[in-house]
Amino acid sequence: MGKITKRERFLETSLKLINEKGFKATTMRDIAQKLNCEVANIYNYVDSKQSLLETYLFGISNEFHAAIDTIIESKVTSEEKLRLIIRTHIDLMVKKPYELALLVNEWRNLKEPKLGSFLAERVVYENKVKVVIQEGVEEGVFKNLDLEIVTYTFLSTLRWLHDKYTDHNLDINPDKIEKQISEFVFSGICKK
Amino acid sequence: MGKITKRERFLETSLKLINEKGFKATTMRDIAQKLNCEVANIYNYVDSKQSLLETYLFGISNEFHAAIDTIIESKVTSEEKLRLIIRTHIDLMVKKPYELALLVNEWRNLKEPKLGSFLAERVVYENKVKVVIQEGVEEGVFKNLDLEIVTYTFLSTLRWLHDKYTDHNLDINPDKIEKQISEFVFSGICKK
DNA sequence: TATTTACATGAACAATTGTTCATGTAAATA
DNA sequence: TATTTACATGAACAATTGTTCATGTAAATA
Repeated sequence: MGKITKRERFLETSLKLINEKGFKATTMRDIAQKLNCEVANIYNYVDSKQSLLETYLFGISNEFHAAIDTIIESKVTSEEKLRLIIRTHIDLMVKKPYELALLVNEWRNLKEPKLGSFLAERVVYENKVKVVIQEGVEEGVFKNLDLEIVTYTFLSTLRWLHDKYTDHNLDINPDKIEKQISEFVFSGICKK
Repeated sequence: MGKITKRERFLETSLKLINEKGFKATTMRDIAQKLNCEVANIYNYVDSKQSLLETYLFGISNEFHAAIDTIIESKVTSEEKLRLIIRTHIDLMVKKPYELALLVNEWRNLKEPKLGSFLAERVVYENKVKVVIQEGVEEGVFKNLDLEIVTYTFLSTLRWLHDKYTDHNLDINPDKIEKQISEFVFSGICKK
């Protein structure tokens, strides 16, 4: 079953290279060089440069959706749901840091109609988070802040992790990170 | 003094276009088309495409540094300093949303040695924020969380604003945004 | 054994790209 | 009036880019 190995080595090499240089700045020749092969060979693995990006982005995007759907369906408190969302982000970051970095940095390079459906999916995801927060407000657990602002601020608290992780610049202990970020999100920076 | 007008119209048009399509994806011909002029004409305004990016990025970066230096020197509490940092981000976002978006999204396209000095400056900025938080911890005002994690999480809470603003997607009342984000940062999402 | 599969090569392509050059012109300035 | 300034044009460039094509080959499969 070593058949897929070469293709997978290609996928991983491309992913890291695109992450390092950016999608537009990474040429097919750059990738070939890193793989020690000819440019043409790459087209045995993938249809086009564009489809390569799509594969990564929709792949990781789907994982986020699957995870949040499970969380939403679970019978736990809103606070616990939010904690689980935090945990999911951290786990995915540990598992697929480069895909996650691409999700944040390179989606702009999608072309229509893929770009449109990607953005639509993202709005759906954000709305699911919004609903969780809204429920918490209605239950009297969360403060009644502006829903838009709280939701985006909350999501932002998770959007820097991948950067430090791909840099190998962060002490990676998922439990610790979860605790720290949860503390920040739920009760803020100030004592008392 | 209408002399600089044409050049400024060019700078503003380029800025928005680069923001919309991304730096790499925006060609000099795209800019020319938007300006209804020939490509060559652009080189009457600017030395190169690269220098255009540098102008924007170091311009806005310097404004952030000037602002945080003033805040740090001021004789107020750590909590107030942090609140002023939040306020500065919001004010700069309102004043220069497209520059701010570029700062977040396009710095990767800088080339050495500019890239190196940009990143160095960014670390300096982050460290200044870190010091403010550290002081708050020492004064017993802020919780004793992991300094790295808190700093990056805090900075992240401010890094989404420009996106919603350039989309014209956010109710822009700086006072309201400041209040909401400060509340989130200082005491979190949960009641009590 | 015959054939399919997965990977590999080198040459060539058409299009796109940033930039330069020689040249021009209307308005502001000396 | 003479000259500088700021803006403008069209043609041309060399380099880069994604992709295709005809062809090959070792190993796995039928």
